[in-house]
Amino acid sequence: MATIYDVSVLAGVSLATVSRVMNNNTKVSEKTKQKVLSAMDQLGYRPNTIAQSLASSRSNSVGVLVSQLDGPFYGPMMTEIETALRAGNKHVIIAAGHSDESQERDGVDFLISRGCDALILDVEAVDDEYLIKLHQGNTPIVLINRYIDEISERCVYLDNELGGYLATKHVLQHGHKQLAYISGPMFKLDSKDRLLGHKRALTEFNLAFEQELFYEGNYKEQGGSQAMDALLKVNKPFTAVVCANDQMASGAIAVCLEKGMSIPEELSFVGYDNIPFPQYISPKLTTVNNPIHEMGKMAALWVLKHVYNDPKPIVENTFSPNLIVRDSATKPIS
Amino acid sequence: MATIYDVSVLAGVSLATVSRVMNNNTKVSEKTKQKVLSAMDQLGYRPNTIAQSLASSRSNSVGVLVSQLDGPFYGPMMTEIETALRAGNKHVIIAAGHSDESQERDGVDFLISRGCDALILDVEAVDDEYLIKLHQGNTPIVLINRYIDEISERCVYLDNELGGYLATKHVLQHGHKQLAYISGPMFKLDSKDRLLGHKRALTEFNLAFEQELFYEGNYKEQGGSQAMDALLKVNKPFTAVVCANDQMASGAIAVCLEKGMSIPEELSFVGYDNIPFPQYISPKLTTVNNPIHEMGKMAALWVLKHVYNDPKPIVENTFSPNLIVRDSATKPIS
DNA sequence: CTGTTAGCGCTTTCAC
DNA sequence: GTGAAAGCGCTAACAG
Repeated sequence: MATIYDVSVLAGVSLATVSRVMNNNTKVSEKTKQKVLSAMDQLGYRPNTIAQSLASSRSNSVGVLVSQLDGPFYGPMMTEIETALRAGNKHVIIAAGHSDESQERDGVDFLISRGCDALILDVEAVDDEYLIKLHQGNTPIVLINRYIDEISERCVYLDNELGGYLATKHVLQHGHKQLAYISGPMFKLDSKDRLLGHKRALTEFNLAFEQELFYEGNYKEQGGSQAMDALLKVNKPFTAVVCANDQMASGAIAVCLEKGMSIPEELSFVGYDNIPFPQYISPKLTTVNNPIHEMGKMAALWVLKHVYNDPKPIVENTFSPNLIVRDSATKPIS
Repeated sequence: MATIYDVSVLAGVSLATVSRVMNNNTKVSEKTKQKVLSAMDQLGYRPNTIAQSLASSRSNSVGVLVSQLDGPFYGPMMTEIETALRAGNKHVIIAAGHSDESQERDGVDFLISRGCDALILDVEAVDDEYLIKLHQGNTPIVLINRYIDEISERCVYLDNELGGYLATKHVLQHGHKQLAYISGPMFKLDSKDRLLGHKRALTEFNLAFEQELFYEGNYKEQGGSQAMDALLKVNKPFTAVVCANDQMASGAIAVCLEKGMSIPEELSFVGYDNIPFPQYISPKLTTVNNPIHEMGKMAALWVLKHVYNDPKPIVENTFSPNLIVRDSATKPIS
């Protein structure tokens, strides 16, 4: 591999000059510039980014830590982050936190020790305090899907309370009065917020929240199925099920279909997230749109703007959910 | 940030000794080792991996280039790769190729210039020749989902022809005689192979391949829907649809359900890949298992073993598909 | 077992 | 506008 030294020799200039034309931030005469460029070309020169990083103490890489790499939720987010960052010629280094506190901390350490210029985090197990402290360190961070007052300008998030409210209000407006609720894991902030919104809607319609018809799921299809099984055994009728995400809604609906129930006639469903798949099942799932890919993009743009000083990006950090009405929720029977 | 120098001063030893305890590949007396360790601890020392890379010309990072980051297919693969590599303390740098030749090449260049120690590639647009040449370069590569004879030991792949055969044979054994086939994009090798297997099964049952009942899809839900619409308009009856992947099968089934057809009674379906979601739709999809996550893991282990000389991993590189029988295919209506 | 020393390839003052 | 030279933080011979 040719080095900057080889180029400088071939071009008959100094190392510094070659470096200058690479970074073209200093003035170099057009003539020498061409000499250097053609020398680079002849040698098939490619800068060693590791050496650049060491010398400039910038790695041009940003670390992304998400709970999982798979699933309908994180995939699109990663896609947007990678696209935006690569367009800015930055590298994406990934790590998974698996919703586990020590793994999340490990991931962060891992990424920092790799010299990432910034971190984009979608973490849920570590507490606010940890993140606030992290924020005070040398590596800038931006949080996706989380809101912490003290570092609000670093948060890109969705108003989950509003989403929960919209979903529930939708079935309430159809006349349902007995609702079951399948939540996400309650240690997650978004689970809590969605539930809060659910309760607000209930209150608005003068309905009480029924603890017996509440089931704490795990945001996965299987969790939805389990929840549905449990709910069906409760000795309390309900005509609609509000699910804290689409995956659980799908699992729950599958159980009902299996039992020969007709959906939505016998039981209405609303999901949350608007992941692609449930559009293709029958009935098509009514849900709340979660612009997760937009949020990923915004996090990346934030980094480009504030860490790499790219003046272009316009960054916004709060997103609002909206209802997507399809076929899984209708009027209650009778 | 404390450097190795600070540690050496505090511990009262030389730089080299500190370096030795970090890499613990050379003998260091227990006593000095402890001194160094405690000095590191006191300083909260973290090695600068960039500097390590430059000095050792190993970046401890492996580049992963996939078509897309999202989707039910690549997510699980990425997860396994990240998990396996991180367990070996290696970093994963990702890039997306979007099934586009120039983007795939860019991605490779990008990853190489970042100093990756190895590349794991799931590419489909670049040709074999390019990959063979790449293989001859300095950065070791391993290919997922692709087989090239000249570099077969670098390929981790699935026998797609066999999978195609199994899927089709399954419906044929149920007595179907008129099959429609929705393929993936024909420029992709796996599409071709699956189709080949399909044709082999047909031949085995003395049936002709009907060009009119063939539709080239795009491996996406929507493509499946379009395909189904088109197929339904063809003036030729069929009782089963073999789909080259689950996503298209789901899209196709959705169209039928929408039209009020009962599946599988009126029309049988088989998919391919065994992605998680279609287990939760009704009817549950009969499909061919594609151990994509295993393949991701194997690619990672290959790198650990051959690039980083970890003696542990046992690597196998060819995988066989197997049929997963669920509810979407049954006997034809006589 | 431990210290000395020469780089890894590039950026960045500081002169000229 | 261009060159010389001092590192960035660490590894890896080479001595001892």
